Amino acid sequence: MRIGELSKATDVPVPTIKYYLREGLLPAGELSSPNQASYDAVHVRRLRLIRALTELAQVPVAQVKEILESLDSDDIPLHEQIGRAHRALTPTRRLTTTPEARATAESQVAALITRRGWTIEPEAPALATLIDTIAAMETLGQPHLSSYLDAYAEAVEHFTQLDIEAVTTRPTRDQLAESVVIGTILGETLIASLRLLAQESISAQRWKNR
Amino acid sequence: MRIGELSKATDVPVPTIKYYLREGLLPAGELSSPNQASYDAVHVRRLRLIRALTELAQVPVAQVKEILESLDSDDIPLHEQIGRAHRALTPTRRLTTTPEARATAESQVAALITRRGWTIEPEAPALATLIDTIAAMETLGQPHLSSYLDAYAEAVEHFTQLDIEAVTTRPTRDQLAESVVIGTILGETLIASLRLLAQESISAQRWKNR
DNA sequence: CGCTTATGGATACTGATACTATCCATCACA
DNA sequence: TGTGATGGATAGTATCAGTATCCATAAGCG
Repeated sequence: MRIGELSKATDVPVPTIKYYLREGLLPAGELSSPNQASYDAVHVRRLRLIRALTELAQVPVAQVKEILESLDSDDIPLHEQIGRAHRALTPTRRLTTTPEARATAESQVAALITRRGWTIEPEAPALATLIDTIAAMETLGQPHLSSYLDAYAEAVEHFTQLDIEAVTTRPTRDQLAESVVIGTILGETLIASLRLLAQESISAQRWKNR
Repeated sequence: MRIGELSKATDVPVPTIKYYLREGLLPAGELSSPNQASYDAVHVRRLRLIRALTELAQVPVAQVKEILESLDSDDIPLHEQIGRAHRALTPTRRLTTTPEARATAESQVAALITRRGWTIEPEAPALATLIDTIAAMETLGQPHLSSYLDAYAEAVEHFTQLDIEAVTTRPTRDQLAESVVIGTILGETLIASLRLLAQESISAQRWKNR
């Protein structure tokens, strides 16, 4: 398969494919001569994955690269692989809330993790995001939202149970890792749109007259 | 309060505040003379909201503007206000999947909505995202993920229940609208980071040896 | 009153991101 | 043998989210 065919198969323009090759998102094709390479099903699949992540899940190209690299490194423990993908998904966003709000949020989260019995390493990037989010809610005068933290956490555990279940049937380790990553990322888009739909449905009934 | 003080109070640089003013994200201050305006607590609050949406929830400035506009239009029904905010949150993403996968996903979603008894208008933007996501999962060879659709939907309903509960205590309509919007958007960040943490915790235990 | 600093408003510039476009020396194939 | 595609390199573009600069004026100090 040559680049033109790859382009047709995935509906991605040739210059864009070249761009992904340059950026190292896509492995180079097998060179049969200095300007002739052939691509295969692996490339088609990878390209589709790249597009799903960038277009659907809005993941920046640089982070897609990190995610793919973590998928390709099957020499490290699975858990570490997942951790790397998580890290790529959580940009270091630092929102400036008041120190007090942050401190409060921090202890709220610590308490939550203890109550739930979660095992979290303190450097987990999602931890900082969670703390910032709760602090922001507080600062914006929505403390009632974070007071439902435990209930949310419980619902989230339910999700995660599903995430894991949906994935344990994968036969090989590589496929498992891939499913976890796809499930995590596209799952987020899935959950977000389901939530919007559910909200719309409920809000239509609930606030018809306001 | 002058612009310098506003800047200090929110930790947003003066040129950035001017940029938000230009873009219409922030209402102009009250002019006491051609080059002297005063800002108040409303501006502080609004600015904090803008920053939370852009920095934490990664919402593009143009969409923050639409969201704020929907919050400001208290002359339309609450449900319509929420709908506008939802629309601003769901960019029109293109479809990269095969027509067959899309058709399958479409009927899956239709069936889901019927089973759940949801009331959704066919133009709801989240609908297209949901369909595309399911089609993408299918195309990427992860049909097992979308087979859990109903279970996810149920968990999501649980969330939405919480979203609504957390918000009904708000006294005025304006506050209610604001809480719904903040709850929807920051809630998504909250859920996403909780999910990452729960996954990390579970995956550490589950796949220690792979 | 004068001097320094801040301000509102307009316009111009910047850096990052995600592509597109062009060029050229091959190369495959009709 | 010639026409079009290809790999690789380099350059250009559009958008986004600010930053920076300028200027005439106004505020606050001494």
